[in-house]
Amino acid sequence: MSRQAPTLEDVAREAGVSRATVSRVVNGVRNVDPGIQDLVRRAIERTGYTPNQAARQLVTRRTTTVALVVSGAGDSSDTEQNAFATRVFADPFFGRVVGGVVGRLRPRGMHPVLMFAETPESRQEVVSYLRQGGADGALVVSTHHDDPLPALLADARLPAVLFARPGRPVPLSYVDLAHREGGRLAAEHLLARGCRRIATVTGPLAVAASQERLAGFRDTLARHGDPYVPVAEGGFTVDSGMSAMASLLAQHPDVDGVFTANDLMAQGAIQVLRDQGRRVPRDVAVVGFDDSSVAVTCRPRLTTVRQPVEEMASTMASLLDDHIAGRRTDATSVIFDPELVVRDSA
Amino acid sequence: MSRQAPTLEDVAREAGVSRATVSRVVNGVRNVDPGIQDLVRRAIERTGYTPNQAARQLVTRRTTTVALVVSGAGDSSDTEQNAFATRVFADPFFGRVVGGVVGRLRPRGMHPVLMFAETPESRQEVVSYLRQGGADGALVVSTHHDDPLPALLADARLPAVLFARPGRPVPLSYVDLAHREGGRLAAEHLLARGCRRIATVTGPLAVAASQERLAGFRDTLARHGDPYVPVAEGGFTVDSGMSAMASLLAQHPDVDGVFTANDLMAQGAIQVLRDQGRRVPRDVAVVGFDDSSVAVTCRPRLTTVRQPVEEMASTMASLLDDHIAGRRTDATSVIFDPELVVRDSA
DNA sequence: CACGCCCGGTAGAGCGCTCTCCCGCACCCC
DNA sequence: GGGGTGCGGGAGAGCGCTCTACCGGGCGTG
Repeated sequence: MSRQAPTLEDVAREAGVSRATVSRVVNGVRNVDPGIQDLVRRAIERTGYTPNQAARQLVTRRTTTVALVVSGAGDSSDTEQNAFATRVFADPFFGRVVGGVVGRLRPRGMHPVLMFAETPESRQEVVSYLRQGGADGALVVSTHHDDPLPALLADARLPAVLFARPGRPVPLSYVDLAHREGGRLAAEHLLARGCRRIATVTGPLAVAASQERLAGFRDTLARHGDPYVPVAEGGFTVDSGMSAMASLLAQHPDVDGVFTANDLMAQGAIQVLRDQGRRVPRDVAVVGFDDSSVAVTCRPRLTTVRQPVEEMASTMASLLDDHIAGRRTDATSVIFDPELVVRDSA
Repeated sequence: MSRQAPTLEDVAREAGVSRATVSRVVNGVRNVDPGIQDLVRRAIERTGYTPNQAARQLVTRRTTTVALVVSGAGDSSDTEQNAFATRVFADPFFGRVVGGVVGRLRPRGMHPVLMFAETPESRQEVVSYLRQGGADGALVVSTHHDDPLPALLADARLPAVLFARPGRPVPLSYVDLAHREGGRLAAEHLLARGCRRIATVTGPLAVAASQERLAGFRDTLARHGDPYVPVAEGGFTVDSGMSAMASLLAQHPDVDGVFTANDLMAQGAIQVLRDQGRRVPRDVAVVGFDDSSVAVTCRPRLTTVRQPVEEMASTMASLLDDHIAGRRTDATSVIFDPELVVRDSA
């Protein structure tokens, strides 16, 4: 604050060279005489110079950030906004996304700006922020299938990559999981275990992933001659898993296998099952989805369908980088395969 | 990409006024004739103008972002970095911090840039980023008591506010909780319930908060004539809560009350307790700490010491804003009071 | 009615950087 | 030895904005 921060000019004067040369040394472009190079480097050291990002951005039209936006479809009131953030991060899933994204961004010297978009205004804010050049592109994780943000981004021709295929077709790249395949894995495992009365707790059916997991699960059971699967819809939270399981149990007390569309709900289901005197997996086998951190902390440890979230997030960041750099212009999609992880719950 | 983004100049030409006038309208400074005002506004509309952040930053020396840094003390290898992020966000605590911060930042049009600093290099990166003007200041949440980052920030005279009092005195503002008081609340509740053989699972003792919670807990018991409290150190994770509880139980099978330094460990402790045939709270009462989301999803629901994390985070953001704006120059601290929330586990 | 004042507007100087263009100089080939 | 060739370095024009002058004119005042 007190003394003005040293500029390129200052370093140049100190080193007795021109601004351009210092800039070249700093950015490592073109050949600069080794002697002059460390003359400059020493001058930088002495002055404590740090390049000014804003100035650099102004001319290069590139920032060192991307927006990481968690997007809902609602138009919940503004007061609920920070509750949204809290709620979102209550699911270890998002932590994994952050981990994967940061892992890829960091080596490139980039950082994620966290944004939440669950109201029309906040969506507009995201678009504005990008248009103003606050970030070079957006990584979008939607919590709803009919999220309007992707279309907004695409219309504004802003670089963006989505986690999961958007509800309506939108010309943006995305990464996704073969959810149907995941459902199949769960069904086959339960079947192989000898379960006969199988039910499932789905995710919110407004989410495509939930639909797909259910479809894959159902189809597989049907193929094995089990035409009817009791279904209860959950909301991807422990709580919702509990109530879904409770209602399932009320209607089908003889259930002996349950597939829940994520681990949090599996945890809830197991709690209810135990409360009602069922042993897991002895009486009822439970298969979760995600292979999140709760899968191993929960007792019994969860048998679950692994979703390589970190890897997916990391790929998302790479794709975005490609789009930003212009190395890739047309939208693409990368689909990951789920994997069954057998532990104790089934 | 194709057509150049419209600039102030373009809008000015379109509206038939000068650049300065447009700038005034955009930023709402000084009086501008209402007629001209919407002449300009219309021109903005027509051209689809968006102010360029970089250019603005260059002259105002202010960004619209602050760094939200989660900081460890280690020098773990670089490959563990994204694991760090994942691990950190596995605790709902950080989600609450994000929620609180965003809630305060958003109305001010600011956004958090997420950064992780658990290696010397990454710490340096945070400092560089701020010095380069990538963000106006830093909000720091340390996971270790002897985190070197605060001192680095203070030395560089960068605006920063900490969550929790730093290990070594550093001239930076911080928010904190009266942890000792929290320990007291837990002890008193257990005592009032009639527990006689009370033990505790602490957080990592390298964290001041853990020490304080323990001290408050211990002092209160001592004052009630209970001179000896079995202690097992945990690591704030469910897992560590499980092993700590297991070792406590092995040495003191007759324990009838446990205070765990956070909710995650309470959850782990309860699992072990149940596995070993203890009913909670009937046989053993368990009091957690934080009042995080698991407190209500866990069965039995946790009686816990509430830490108003969102409010603390929000205050942290306000303080930082004050420092950045120069409204506050000297460091200050705001200490929040914990509160006992009685549910089912004790 | 002359004077000063404020109001509403313009002009233009930077902010600190990158990058294109140009220039000088050694070097090499014929 | 003349003229390319290429490499290392400098000069200077912006990037798009804010902000400090400054300026013209309507108005209240003595």
